[in-house]
Amino acid sequence: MFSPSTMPRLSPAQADILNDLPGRIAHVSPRRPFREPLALLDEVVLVRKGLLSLYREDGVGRRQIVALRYPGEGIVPPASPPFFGVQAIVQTEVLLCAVEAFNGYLAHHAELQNLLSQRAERHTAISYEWLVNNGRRDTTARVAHFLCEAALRTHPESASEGLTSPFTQQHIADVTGQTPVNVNRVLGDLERQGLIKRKGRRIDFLDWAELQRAGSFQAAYLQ
Amino acid sequence: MFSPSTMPRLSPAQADILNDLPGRIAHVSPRRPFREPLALLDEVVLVRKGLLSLYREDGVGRRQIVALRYPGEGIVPPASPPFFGVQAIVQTEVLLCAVEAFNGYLAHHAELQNLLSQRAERHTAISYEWLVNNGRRDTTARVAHFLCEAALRTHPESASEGLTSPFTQQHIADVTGQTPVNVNRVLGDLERQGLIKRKGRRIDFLDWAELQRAGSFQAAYLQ
DNA sequence: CGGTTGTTTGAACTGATTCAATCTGTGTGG
DNA sequence: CCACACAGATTGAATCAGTTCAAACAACCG
Repeated sequence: MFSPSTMPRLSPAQADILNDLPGRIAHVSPRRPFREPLALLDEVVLVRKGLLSLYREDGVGRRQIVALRYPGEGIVPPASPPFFGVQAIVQTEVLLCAVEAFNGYLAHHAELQNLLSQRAERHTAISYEWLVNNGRRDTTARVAHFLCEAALRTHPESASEGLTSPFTQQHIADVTGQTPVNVNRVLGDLERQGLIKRKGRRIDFLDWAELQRAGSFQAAYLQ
Repeated sequence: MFSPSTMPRLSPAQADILNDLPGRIAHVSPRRPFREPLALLDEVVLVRKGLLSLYREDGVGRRQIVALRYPGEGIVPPASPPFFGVQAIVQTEVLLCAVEAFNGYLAHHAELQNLLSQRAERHTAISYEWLVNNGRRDTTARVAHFLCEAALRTHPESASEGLTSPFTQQHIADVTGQTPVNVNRVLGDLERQGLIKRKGRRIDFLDWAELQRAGSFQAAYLQ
C-alpha cells in the first residue's frame, strides 16, 4: 500500500495511482545486492516499505552509495544497462512494474507525470547536494548533514527530534565517502558536543538548529 | 546553430528541432555568474558554443561545480527556484527559450522528448560518477578521471589525443573537490609519470589507456 | 552457546590543506 | 616596444584531518 500518511510528499491522488499500478510485490533483503551493476533492470521499482540504496563500485572495490530511495520513491530503469547496483539498507518491500505497462499509465495520467518529474528534480537536487557534501565539507559536517537529510526524508514533520537510523556506520561511510572507523569517531564527537544522543539504532537530536549548522544543512534543496 | 558535427551525440533531426526553437541568443561571460543560486531562472538554457557550469556554494564560500553543460546540452529550470548557480567557464553563446514555448514544442516533438530524456539520463549518470570520484578516489585519480571525461565530452572521436582545456586549475579544483594548489601538483605528477604533456591550455594525452587506468575511468557511464 | 555483524578504541602514517611567496604569460596603454 | 597590471601557475614548509591496520568489545540471532 502506498499511503500519503507514511510517505512524505505523496498526495492522495498520487497514492491512488501508484496503488492502481499493475506489477508484482517483491521483498528485498539487505544482505546481498538486489541488482548488481550492469545487470538487467527492465522493471520500474517502487519502494513500498523499507529503504533502497543505489551504489557504484570503484575498480578497487570501494563502494559509494550514490542515491537512496525511501518509501514512495522509485527507480526508472535507464535505456542502457544501469551502471549502478541496487541494494536494500533494511528489509524492503517493492512493487515491480513492467516498463511498458508503466509507460502506458504514464501517458494517461498527468498526475503520475507530475509525480515523476517532481521526484526527478528532487533527486537531482539531492545528488548535487551530496556532491557538495563529499567535495567540500569535512567529515563531521558530512555526517551531520546526512543525519539532517535522513531525518527530513523519513518524517519531515518530526525531523527535529531525530530518527531511528536504518543505517550501519558502514552505510554512512559509503554515503559520505569515508571509512567506517572515522564515522564512528565523528558520531562520538557529535554526541560529545551535545548535538545528538545515541541509544542503539535510535539517534535523538538534542539541538536541531546547531546540528544543521554543523552540517551546513539548508533544507531548501529538498523543496 | 546547433549542428551534429560540433555537438557529439546530437542527431541531425534533433539539431533541426533545436534550431527551430524560438528564443533569444545571449552571450555569457566567464567572469561573473550568469545566474546566482536561487535567482529566477524562467527560461530553458541551451548551449550553442562554449561551456557552462552549474555550481553550489557552501556556507563558507567554498564552491563546488556540480555539473557542466557542453554545446548541445541545456538546463531546464526546476519548478522551485534553483538552488544552483550558473556560470560560464569560457565565453559562451546560449539560446534562451521561454519555458511555455519550449513545453509546447516538447508536446509535439517526440524526438525532442527523446533527446531530453537521454540527456537527463546521461547527466544523472555523470552526477553519480562524480559522486564516486569525489567520495572514493584519491586526488590524482580524480583529476585523471576528469580529464578523460572532459576529452570524451568535447570530441569523443579524438578523445585519446587530449584536449585544449577550457578549465583553469581552480575550475578543476571546484569540480574535483580539492584546492587549486593540489591540482597543480597532481597535474605535475601526471606529466612526470608521462601520462600527459602540457603546453599552455593544451593537454596532450601521451598514454590514453594508462590515463584511464589512473583515473579508474570507464567510459560506459557516458553510454 | 557459538557465530556473525556491527561498534569502539589506539597508534602510526600519509595525503592533502593552508599560507605565503614567486614566477609566467597575456593584454593594455603610454 | 616597453612598462605595468592582472590572472593564473608553481613551489616550499608546516600542519592536520583522515586513513590504515589491528585488536577488543558488544549486540544480536538461530
